[in-house]
Amino acid sequence: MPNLPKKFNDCLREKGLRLTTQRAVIARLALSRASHFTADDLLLWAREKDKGISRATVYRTLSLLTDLELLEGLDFGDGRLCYEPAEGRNHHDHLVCRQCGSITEFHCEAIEELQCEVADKLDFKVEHHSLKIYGICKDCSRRTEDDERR
Amino acid sequence: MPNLPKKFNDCLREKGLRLTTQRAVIARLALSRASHFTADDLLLWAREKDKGISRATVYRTLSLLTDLELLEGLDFGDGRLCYEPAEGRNHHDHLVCRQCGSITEFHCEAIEELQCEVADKLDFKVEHHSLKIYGICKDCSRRTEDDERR
DNA sequence: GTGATTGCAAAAAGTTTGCAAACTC
DNA sequence: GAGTTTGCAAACTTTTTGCAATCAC
Repeated sequence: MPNLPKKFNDCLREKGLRLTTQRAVIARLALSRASHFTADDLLLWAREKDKGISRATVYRTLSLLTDLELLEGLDFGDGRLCYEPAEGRNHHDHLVCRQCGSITEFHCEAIEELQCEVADKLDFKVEHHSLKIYGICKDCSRRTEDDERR
Repeated sequence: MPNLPKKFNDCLREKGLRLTTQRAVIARLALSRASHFTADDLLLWAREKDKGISRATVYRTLSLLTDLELLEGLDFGDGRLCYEPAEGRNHHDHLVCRQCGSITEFHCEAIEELQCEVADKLDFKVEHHSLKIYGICKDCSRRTEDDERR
């Protein structure tokens, strides 16, 4: 089990907040994920470690971690928020498959640069951005071709 | 008051659907907007024309218009969907001001092309995409500078 | 007249909040 | 001990749905 990032501890102390066992469990799980997850996922994982953890505490901790910029919120438009660790990862965008719901990350430096250029031209100060490409993923289109061949 | 697009009428007939007064009121209002709006905005406008229109009918008509691709749904991540007319407009992306909430449209052909290239490389069939740049708009940063000058 | 559509109210689904009890520092 | 945090349940927000009454064709 990875340690809690020093920053989490520091931020808590700095703001006079307390490191409770629930916060530790939830933060450790959330910050060690390799990819995005929902509040509900996190609640289930947390309850494996500690039966009593409540949904409210998960939501409160998620919002704390997002405020500290240790997590990033992602909205894939399915009516609930996803989260992923923000530290130690490069920015990336997402391909969302409309058929199987899978989400693939990608990164394109040229797109990032163009975005900044465009925003600059409009005197808009960029803080962050979100690019999602919706369509059909490799596996699903292969599956569809197979079906049609029959 | 603009006429209903012929396509709306045709699609209704084709699918055996009926042109009710409520649908006409709602569709006319929705399709004549220059920019994005919420279901609740539309309900208020519709009720100015016809007191009795229900929220459910607004939602049902929005979903009908979206299916017919006369409206496009936009998710700015504030927990509710926005819509804007999809016909007769070019695709565009959005700058979202974190301070005043204003939304500015822009279009960059080079970014569009790069998106297709990236997706192609990953064997992903693009259907549509959504690019949102979050930050501070021209007016808000000017306002902040003025405040600091005092 | 027949079957689509409406309005209403209730249901969903995800998230937030008030409060008393429990816990951290 | 003081003050934060928790769990619970209820509240909230946006959107969807079941159903009987109504309306378009």
